[in-house]
Amino acid sequence: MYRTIQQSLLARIQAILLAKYDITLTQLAVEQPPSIAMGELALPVAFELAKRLRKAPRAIATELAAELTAELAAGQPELQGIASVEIAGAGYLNIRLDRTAAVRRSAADQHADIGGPGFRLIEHTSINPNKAAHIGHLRNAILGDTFQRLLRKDDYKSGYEVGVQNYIDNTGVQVADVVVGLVHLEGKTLGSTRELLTELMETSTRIDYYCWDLYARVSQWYTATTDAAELAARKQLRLDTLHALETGSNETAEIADLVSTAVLRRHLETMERLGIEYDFLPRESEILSLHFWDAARTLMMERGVLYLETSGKNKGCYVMRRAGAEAQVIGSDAPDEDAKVIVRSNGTVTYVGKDIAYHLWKFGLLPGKDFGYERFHEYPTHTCWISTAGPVTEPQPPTFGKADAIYNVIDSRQNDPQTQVVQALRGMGFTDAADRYTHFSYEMVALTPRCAMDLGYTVSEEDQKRAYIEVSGRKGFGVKADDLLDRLIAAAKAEVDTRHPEIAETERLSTATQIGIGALRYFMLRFTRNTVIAFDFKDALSFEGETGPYVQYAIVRAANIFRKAGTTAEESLAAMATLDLGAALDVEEGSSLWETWLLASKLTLVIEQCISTAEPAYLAKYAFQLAQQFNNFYHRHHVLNETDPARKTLLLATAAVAQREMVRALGYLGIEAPPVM
RNA sequence: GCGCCCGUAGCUCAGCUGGAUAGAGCAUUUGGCUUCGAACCAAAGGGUCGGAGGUUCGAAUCCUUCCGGGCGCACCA
Repeated sequence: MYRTIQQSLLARIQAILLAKYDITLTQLAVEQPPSIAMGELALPVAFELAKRLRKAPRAIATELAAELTAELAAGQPELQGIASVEIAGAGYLNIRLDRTAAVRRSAADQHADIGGPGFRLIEHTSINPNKAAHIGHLRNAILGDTFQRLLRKDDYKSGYEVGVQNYIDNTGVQVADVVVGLVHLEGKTLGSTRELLTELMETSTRIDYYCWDLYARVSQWYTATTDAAELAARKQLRLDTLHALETGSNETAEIADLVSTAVLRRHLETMERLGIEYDFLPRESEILSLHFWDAARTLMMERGVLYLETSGKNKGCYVMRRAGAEAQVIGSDAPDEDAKVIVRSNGTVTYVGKDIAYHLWKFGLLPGKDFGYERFHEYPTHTCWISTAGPVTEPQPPTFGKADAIYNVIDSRQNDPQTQVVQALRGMGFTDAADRYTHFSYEMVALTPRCAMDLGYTVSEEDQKRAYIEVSGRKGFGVKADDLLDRLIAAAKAEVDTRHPEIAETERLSTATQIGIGALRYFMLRFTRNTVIAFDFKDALSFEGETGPYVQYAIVRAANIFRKAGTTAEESLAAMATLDLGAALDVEEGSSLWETWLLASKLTLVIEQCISTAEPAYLAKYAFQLAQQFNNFYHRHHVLNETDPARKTLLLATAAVAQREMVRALGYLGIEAPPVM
């Protein structure tokens, strides 16, 4: 509702500026006055124009206010919902809304739409399938999943077509390391690996946990010898194993496939606990076996992005110039030593090369290449597909490439490689694709030294002085996602048990689960993307203050009002259509009510802001502020004790609108509202 | 050495395209449950927005420089 009014107001002002001063301003700032008593919107536009018109801001504001006031009086339809315009401060244009009209529109759930044409591809999670997911992976998956919810079509908005991909690097060194561990440290064969998987399954031991320890053990084993020959042999073993995985069709590759697929299934389980689902799992093994790279290489050569280096340190490699390096290299005979190697002198492709091929596919720019598709996992409402090399057996295989825009949720340490992929696209003339490529970058989750020591890790004196310590799968250093989730749910369960001994165990558990997940998802979303999260159990396990459970609790309180009043939120809102509001919203005491309505009407504005800045944290902040606003309202107005029936209707509707928008906001954050807590 | 990010209350963080008195949570102190549930609310204390210049009517926000911290800069993935 709020966004609708704001949009048409700005359009109107732009028209006036054009007519009156012959000025076009594409960006018009909108702020909120320091106090609601001064109006709902504040426009600093007069300051902006002061210099261009060589006039005092206040004089310009006076002219604009006069113009707008005249149009208001004339009933200009674009200014619908606005009550008055006045000048404030040194030249602000403060706008007052027609509160009664605004409340009616909100009650009727009128709001601006969000969405557009085109297919948007989001890649997130992408955990190497060789170990358990940890808190860093949780941040990735929760960010990606939340953003996906903001974009996708739903009951509230028309949205965009969205595909969610989880890229699986099943042929990389990390998987190779675990295979080395199984084969050379534990003496496993293909057969005994199968037996191990069965045994783990039967004892409900998590395979990803098993690999977590094994991976750490192998990483250490590689360097745990003083014998130079042995050291070299171990290194070679690692390379040979990696090579076997990349080649495929051998026993080593089969072991890798067995283990990585089992771990992948565990990752999907972990994420499903958090309400995170995927549409497609493209695997590196198919990118290799379907020769995506060959097609990409041809294209890159044709377009002059890739060239053979004939001298210098990169002699014999196919290389690509880095961004911004063109100027200094062109016209020079010397080799570009700073160039990025894409194909090694032994003919193998680097990571960036494979990534370029993959991204060409994402945009539908890789001629004649597509994955085979196979059903991998069934969610209640849809199928998760996985890539295959074989012919398509499904009658109607899905389409996942050919995206109009892509978002890659990848941590900020990958900034350089991501830039190189974009650079390659741009260099090949795919500027449109390059422009629609968003590296959804975020900072890592690290452990505070205290947290690391609590977990039993030895922390060096030097590390103890640091603010945080980076987690490391290689060292087995970190907090596993499932462990954290288990702890959160257990903590919530203990609380629910004491508060609600009267309800059934299964319901207590499901409520505790919703609270635990709410706490976790909110915790990962409350920080803006480029803030390093220094993880600490004390903060993450908190259910008070700025947390997910705080918002959930506000919703439960609202729900209790309707339950005891013998009505519903929907009925309460419907009653607003005919209610004579009188001056209830204007008096000082009524302001608290109006502020609730106003804030509740800003959801679409906030979502739009989250999408355009790729920053879900704003929505988390908004959900919390709305809950705070509601709690304040809750204490100031005792709804059920209200004797004036008209006023009671208004109070009920106020609680209802706050509840409706809190539930929606939490929904986009992937957090459910429990019935009790 | 080069590139990117960060530095705001005791702690953890917001502060969007420059705007009115820099805000939350936690912690501390105090007050509030016979009430629609206190996982809550109210109040108090707590700030040279890392330092110094500059642009501007106006700077936490933009520019320059310095200081402090983090992360990247492979024929590893």
